[in-house]
Amino acid sequence: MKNEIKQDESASTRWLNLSQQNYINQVSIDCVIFGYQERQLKVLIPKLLYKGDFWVLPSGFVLQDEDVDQAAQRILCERTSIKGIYLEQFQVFGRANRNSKEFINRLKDINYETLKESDKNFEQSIDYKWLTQRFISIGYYALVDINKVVPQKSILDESIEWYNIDEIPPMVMDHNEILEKALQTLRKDIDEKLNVFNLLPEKFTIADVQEIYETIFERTYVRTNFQKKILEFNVLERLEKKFTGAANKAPYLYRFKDSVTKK
Amino acid sequence: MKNEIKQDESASTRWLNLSQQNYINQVSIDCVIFGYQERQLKVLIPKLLYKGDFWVLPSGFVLQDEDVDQAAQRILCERTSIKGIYLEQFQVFGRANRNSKEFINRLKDINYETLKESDKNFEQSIDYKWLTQRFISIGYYALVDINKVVPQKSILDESIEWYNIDEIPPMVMDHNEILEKALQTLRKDIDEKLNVFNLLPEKFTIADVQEIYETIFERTYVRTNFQKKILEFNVLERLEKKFTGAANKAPYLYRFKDSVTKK
DNA sequence: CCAAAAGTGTTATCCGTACACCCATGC
DNA sequence: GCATGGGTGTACGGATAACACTTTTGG
Repeated sequence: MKNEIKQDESASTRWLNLSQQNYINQVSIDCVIFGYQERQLKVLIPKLLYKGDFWVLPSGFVLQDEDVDQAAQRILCERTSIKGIYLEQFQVFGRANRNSKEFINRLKDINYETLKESDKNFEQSIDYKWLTQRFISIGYYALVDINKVVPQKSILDESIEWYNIDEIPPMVMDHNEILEKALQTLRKDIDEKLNVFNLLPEKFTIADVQEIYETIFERTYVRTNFQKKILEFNVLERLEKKFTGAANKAPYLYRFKDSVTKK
Repeated sequence: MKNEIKQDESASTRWLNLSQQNYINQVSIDCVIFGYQERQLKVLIPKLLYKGDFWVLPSGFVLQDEDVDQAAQRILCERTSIKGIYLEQFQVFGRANRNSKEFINRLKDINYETLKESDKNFEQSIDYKWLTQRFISIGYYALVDINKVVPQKSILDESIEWYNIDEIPPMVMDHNEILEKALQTLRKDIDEKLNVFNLLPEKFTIADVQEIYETIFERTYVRTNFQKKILEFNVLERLEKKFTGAANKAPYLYRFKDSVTKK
């Protein structure tokens, strides 16, 4: 019931009570959610329902009785509708002048005419003050099987969509910088954390994995050597063959071994 | 003048006003300060002046108008008396039940008889409530030239000393875990960040570097190959020779090239 | 001249890359 | 059988490791 919003309430009204939630003050979580489809690395990015093209990373706050990792899981679940997502904390963004005041003011200016009378003094509200404080943001990146995700708009979103990594829209504040850092970290960690498999369905072929590597690193790999490299990690379990009906040898399907910890 | 404390004030009195400082709430910084001397990797750790052997990592909080990195620099400077220390943020520790209540209560119990009357109700004070909140801690590790450091006790410290990495005392809360994670990160990053030189004086020999590597990784390196590896990083500038009076060839001194960014 | 330690060069080994070859599949 | 793509084995080459050799220093 708590997500039920009366139709005549304007969007800014919906922010109300942020300050009354049991959140840790001045700490936020920003998530870079990576997915993969058709030779494209993608990021799940909502767009706010206000005029002015405001894209933001999926974000949220940390409840008092919640681990920071849990909070990230919750935020991810809210946006993707899947639980137990693979995620990695990668950096804290802690500039002193890191706040949303500029972005919120611009948003209000652009949308001024459409605001309810009661929202035109938004600056006076407790929520405005809460929201435009300086925030220390903890960056997480997540890897998901794009087919399992059912993107969920928040009540503030016009849309939430997958954007190709080379077609990321300009986002508010430092969110583009956060995304860039997430991508760098993903590239750096990929062989060590053995986490690419989280971008794939449970069963996949080595060719699938190679496609993802080639996409992420924007280079090609020699098929035969790539196969060996991946199998030598010793984290895959060979399953049945995958028959596609094509006139060629059927590749084996593999599954990430349960016995290997993903994190 | 702000560090001036009246002699008759008990230590717990000195915590007062923590809550009135302009700090970000529920966010702390914990620093693992690494130094090197005589084939030993060392960590600078204060011990509180209370009975009961309370060791803690050098910690502090973030001022409202201060970058998180700056706050870490400030905390480091307070304890080492050097500015511009090399440091890396390495992880956020954000468990929901991460607070100092247990440790503070134990400290109070053990020291109860020696407390001033006015401090015996410490639990009622604003500061107690502030300090024992759940804190999200941002972990930093620092590399310093141990000879440049003049360790500074805080007003709460009985001592602040360099402990060998294999003789680290049991610390409060999760501080030993934080240290362990810092060490792991240091080992992982060392060749990529080329930061090991921060543990040495400005001028050093390749043998000095090798000693540090052997200490950090607890293994030996073949001298001739190690020399090549380090020089092939192309970040060192060869200076004059270092004559020690010993009856052997004098090694060259090197300096980290200014042109190479350390971070 | 010798011992000790630094610096350089040479050989051996390992590992990543390239590629040849064989296998399975459906027409 | 043949075209296509998957799986395995082998040969090459660059990088790293091991080690031999030379140089410097002061007694």
